[in-house]
Amino acid sequence: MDKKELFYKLVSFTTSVHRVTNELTKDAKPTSISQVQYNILEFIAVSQPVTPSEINDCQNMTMSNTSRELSKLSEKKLIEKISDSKDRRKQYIHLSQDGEAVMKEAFATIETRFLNRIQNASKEDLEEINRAIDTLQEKLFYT
Amino acid sequence: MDKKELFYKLVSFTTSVHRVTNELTKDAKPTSISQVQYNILEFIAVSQPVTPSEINDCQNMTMSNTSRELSKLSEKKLIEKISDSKDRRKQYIHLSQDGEAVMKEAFATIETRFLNRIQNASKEDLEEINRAIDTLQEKLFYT
DNA sequence: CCTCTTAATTATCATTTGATAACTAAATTG
DNA sequence: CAATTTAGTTATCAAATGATAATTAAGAGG
Repeated sequence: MDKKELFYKLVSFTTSVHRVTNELTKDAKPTSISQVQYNILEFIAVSQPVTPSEINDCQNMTMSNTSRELSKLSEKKLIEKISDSKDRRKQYIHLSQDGEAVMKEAFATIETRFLNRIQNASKEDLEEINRAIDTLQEKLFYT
Repeated sequence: MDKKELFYKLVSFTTSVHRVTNELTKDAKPTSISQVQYNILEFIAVSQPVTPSEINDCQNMTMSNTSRELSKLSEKKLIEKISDSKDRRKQYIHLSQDGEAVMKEAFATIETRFLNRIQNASKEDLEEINRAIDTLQEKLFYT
């Protein structure tokens, strides 16, 4: 396996992933929040509780901007902050009840579209997809 | 394979893909173009020639905004437009020489980081990654 | 021809975002 | 305990983006 060839394959693969993700998540978020805010919410949903520092590492933002967006999400009652009892500089952020509801609805929309996308896949196909995701997650997209 | 379970796996997988893509492409683009412009350039690079309509379908933009961004890229001499000889409403966009150079450099940076990421992978691992990408591209992230 | 549709452009405006700097408060370190 | 580092906030400004509407020009269909 030529590594250069694999690299080009990866580029077009990630392009496809982005395109399909776009398609699945299109209009799934409520209009009251921006795309950046939705990305943050989604990250919190799958990784909660998280600290503001972890958010800006993953979302590639600066602390000040992360802080601002978190304030907005907080004003909209979608997240809650709890200070660490040991290190009081730290904060743990998690979804509020409203936030959970918003994400539940968004995920439901996305899931429907996903099911539609794989409706023709056989049992064997699904097994294969499952294993392929495991492989890539472990060997290529690890963190 | 439970489809619901597979869905949750997909969500965290795409999150990982986005995170790693961020990491690999961070600061790979010249500062003279915005993130959106870079995304468009990358799409053109891997799919050229493309029409403005195809770009806004894939990038999830409106035609007017796509048109504006393409004008900017054109002003910066990174892309060129050619009208279709049959249907003169259509345009085919491809990278200019400067555009090719910009993308070549960006891809070089990204490739170096990619090689670094897989440096400990064995020959068998690479084969497995290769097959996994093929599987997902064909059965899940098809267009 | 006339109408409708498609492809793309231009202009405008409110919002969002990115970048920077100055700041607070709580650890940590020597 | 003084100096430094870490975590996060607030304010501000320019630039990028999203949304909308009005417009041009060319095909397509009756």
